[in-house]
Amino acid sequence: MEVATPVKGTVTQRAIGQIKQMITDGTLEPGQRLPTERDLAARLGLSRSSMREAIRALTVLGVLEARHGSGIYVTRLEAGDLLETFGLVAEISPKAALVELLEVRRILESAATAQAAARIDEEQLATVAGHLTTMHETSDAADFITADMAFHGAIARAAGNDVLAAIIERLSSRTFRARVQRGHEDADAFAQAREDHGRIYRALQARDPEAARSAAAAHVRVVEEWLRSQLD
Amino acid sequence: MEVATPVKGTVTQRAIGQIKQMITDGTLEPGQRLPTERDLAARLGLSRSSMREAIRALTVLGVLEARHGSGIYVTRLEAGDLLETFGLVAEISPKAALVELLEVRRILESAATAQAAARIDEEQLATVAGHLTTMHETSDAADFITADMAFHGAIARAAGNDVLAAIIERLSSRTFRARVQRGHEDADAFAQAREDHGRIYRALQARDPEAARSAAAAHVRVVEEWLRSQLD
DNA sequence: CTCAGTAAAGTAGTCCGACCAATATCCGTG
DNA sequence: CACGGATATTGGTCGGACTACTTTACTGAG
Repeated sequence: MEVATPVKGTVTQRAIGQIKQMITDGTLEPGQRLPTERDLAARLGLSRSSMREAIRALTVLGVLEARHGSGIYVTRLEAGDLLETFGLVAEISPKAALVELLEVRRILESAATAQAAARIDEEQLATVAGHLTTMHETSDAADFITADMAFHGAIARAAGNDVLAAIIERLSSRTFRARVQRGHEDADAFAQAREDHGRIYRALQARDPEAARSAAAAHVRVVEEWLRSQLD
Repeated sequence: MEVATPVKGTVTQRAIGQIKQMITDGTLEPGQRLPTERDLAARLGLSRSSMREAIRALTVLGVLEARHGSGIYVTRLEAGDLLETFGLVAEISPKAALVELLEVRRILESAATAQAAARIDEEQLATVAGHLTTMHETSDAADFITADMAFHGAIARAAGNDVLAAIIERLSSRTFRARVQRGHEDADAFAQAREDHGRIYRALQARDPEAARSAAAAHVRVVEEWLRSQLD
């Protein structure tokens, strides 16, 4: 009579689960180095090939990091690490889902902007102002977009919630913008954005959460409604 | 003189990028079947082992689905598929990040509940009512939690945004609850939850978005503040 | 003794080939 | 045509060999 080995799924899936377990129960801590692929494979009772698949999976999920020639390490497990894959949704979701993603962004960004208004310090505010100036002074589209992303990123971080900031960043990524706004980045759109950004900045400066919230919501809503009109 | 092959990263990473590209540019469509592992490896110019790692990576990301004996298929690429990994954040984030995750959940859930109040139909409302009844009638903790999750899930879906609902669901998963509320699921907590849920339901019934929003926010905030107190 | 350079060991990355297990297809039988 | 079993297809697993990169240890010059 054999021992009832509860084999569920592939050996690779099991290995993924076991490593995840080791992290949740504290056996593996952030930054810690793991045994070598060969050792791990031996300990968990599978081949190195399958072990590598498990490691690769946890690598793309932002849980592990493999350094060629050195070893395998647990990441810091910070929001940015684990939410790396969130960007994928923005990248390959069907067009129909883009408006839903923008809606989520609007919800999160308006909340983040409101919270930023309540707690932003002078230094952070100066950083935001700097990006605002850059957007007003440049006429190059690429530079404008870079400053735009930095502007929103700085605000999201000023809200003091790394998870929130990480999600917002990935919903404002370059590739996402490219998918949504293709053909919409004309002079009018830039002028509109400059106005919106000014309104957001003034609300932050005034430490007025509600004004910040509505300004941020309106800013995203412009893109949102433009996209909706495009889908018809 | 060799041709300048822009080899960036491992061959597996390149293969992952190439398949992602095929999906974004429409070469591969949702539900479509891919060539066999062996064919793909040959076409992209790498070994089957490395190809398998790429496929495994895209599998855990919810982009591909491998069926033993049948083939490899693109998933439907719906929100639920691609956001599967979001649950990982809730599962293995360090404890310190849990409060930030709850804060995100509060933001999203209050917005979703408000929107649900504005557009929920009678059938959906009846479903919500059913879960509410179950929570009132049962005295078993497991049953209560199941109904609780179904209650919030039904509301999130009634908001009409699949992405939003998928994220909320993963921020309310069983494992996440277990991590947050360990030791907090006593009779008082259940009683409190019943009251909160009643308030949310009445707001939905009255089609009052603002009441729904504040009721949902208050509901999550209770857990949030309890957790904050535990971290000291 | 200090330090730079180099050799050696350790480790992840890649490839190959074989076989197993689940599924799909084909074909003969009734 | 319906059915069931043989056959082919396809993903899953394994083991080993070799490559490329990193780290460590050693060696010799100063």
